[in-house]
Amino acid sequence: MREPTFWILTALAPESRHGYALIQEAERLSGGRVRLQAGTLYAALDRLVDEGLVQPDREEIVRGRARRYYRLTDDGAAALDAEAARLQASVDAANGQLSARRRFGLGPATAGLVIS
Amino acid sequence: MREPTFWILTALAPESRHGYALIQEAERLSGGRVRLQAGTLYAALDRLVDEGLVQPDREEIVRGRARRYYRLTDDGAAALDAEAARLQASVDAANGQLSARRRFGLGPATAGLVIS
DNA sequence: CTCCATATAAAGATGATCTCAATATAGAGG
DNA sequence: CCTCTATATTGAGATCATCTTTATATGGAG
Repeated sequence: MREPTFWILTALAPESRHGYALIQEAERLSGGRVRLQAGTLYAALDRLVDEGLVQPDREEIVRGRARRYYRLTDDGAAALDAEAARLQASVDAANGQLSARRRFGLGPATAGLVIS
Repeated sequence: MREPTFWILTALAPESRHGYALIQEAERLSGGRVRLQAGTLYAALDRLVDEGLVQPDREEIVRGRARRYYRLTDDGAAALDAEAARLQASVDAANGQLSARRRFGLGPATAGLVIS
């Protein structure tokens, strides 16, 4: 799962939202780090609907503009949950390896060619 | 940063390794979930050397085959550390949103069209 | 004699994401 | 008035990390 997809599912978890609101919610949740591009978002929503992780919910017309709300399916929530667990395991592995690096220090590069 | 890149840096953190050993180390560290493809690995190593996150270390000739060792640079370690922190924040956000979903429950889909 | 493990490299395909542009309305500021 | 910004979605085209497949080479196991 790529980052934009992850944030779309995360933003949709508690309640249904329309596309534009998702862009703002993803930015808020990520502390400003993630800015979903419109092209990415709508393409991803279509894909996620096909995959059954997201469902179209209701539609509103506001000031002549359609507002399409999407909701996370149970499959979508399970997928996000699994992804979060997977990422947590990755983070733990990286931190463990970085700790090992700090403990042993890292000697200077061993230049040259060894023939065995 | 994509997954294969993340695991290459993670596997290289404590000590220098050659390509083939990286494939096995990434699989071990990820609990068997990640299997680096050879094509992905060597392309990524070239790219990471260009970016200064990884350095060629020593070279060995074993049974007529070259063994090229790579080591993580300080920039590479910093990049991995930053990536781990970023991922941790993402995981926390997702878990928070999933908790909110569980607390409020998620009502049935609101079908229909609202015009305001 | 073939299969498997060890090692690296290169070519071509895939596909999510990115950039850019188009469309539409309303309110704010000059 | 006119332009700029915010709201809201859609489509075309490009990018690029990754994936798949193939080639090359050797030695040990069965």
